[in-house]
Amino acid sequence: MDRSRWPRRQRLGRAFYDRPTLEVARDLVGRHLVQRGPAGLVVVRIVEVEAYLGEGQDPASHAHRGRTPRNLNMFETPGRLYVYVSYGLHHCLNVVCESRGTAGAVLLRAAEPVEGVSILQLRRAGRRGAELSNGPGKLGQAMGAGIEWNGRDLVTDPELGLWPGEVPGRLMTTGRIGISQAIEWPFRFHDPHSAWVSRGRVAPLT
DNA sequence: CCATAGATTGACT
DNA sequence: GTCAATCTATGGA
Repeated sequence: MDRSRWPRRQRLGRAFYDRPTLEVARDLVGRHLVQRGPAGLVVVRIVEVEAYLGEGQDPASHAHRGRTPRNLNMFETPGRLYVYVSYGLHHCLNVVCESRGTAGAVLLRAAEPVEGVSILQLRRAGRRGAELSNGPGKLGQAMGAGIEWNGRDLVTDPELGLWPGEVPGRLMTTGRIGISQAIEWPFRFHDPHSAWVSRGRVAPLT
């Protein structure tokens, strides 16, 4: 396929993802998620993420009670996507971390458009500005994600990958949003200067 | 088997 | 502010 319009520099390789989940989560903010599909080129800059740990380590994680049909990819090769359906209708994107066999994933909660705004608008029913992708369900819809994205490999997929992007100067750490267990754990990271961060600008933890 | 909660969003009072 | 939409996983009868 024609790769001439992929952004310059190299995409992030397997080693980027094959690290502790919290380390990868912090490192994901600012990175560019690049999609080069039939619809055209879409680039978004990740501005908010949440880490979810593995079996027995994190009561809020889908992997807490071990493997299930749904969470299998959380145990798979790092760099793949774990996609699940939230509340029966939203597709949430997670980046799988840790070595194969060990669960861990980072939920992509929000991103700001860099390229391909018109495509994002089409997928988001005409919404504009921050409403395009300032939440995990919104981001999934904006990227055109479906459950068939579960297991896609960001390292080798010809149409989807992660690129170095622009890491923010400062990173803010807070508790996670929308969960009821371990809400105080400092596992949410966002770019404090971005207007695309999702609701509840939670006060920073001390 | 049945009930309920959930890593959410959008429409509406 | 309230609440429905709609599917999976889990826990109790």
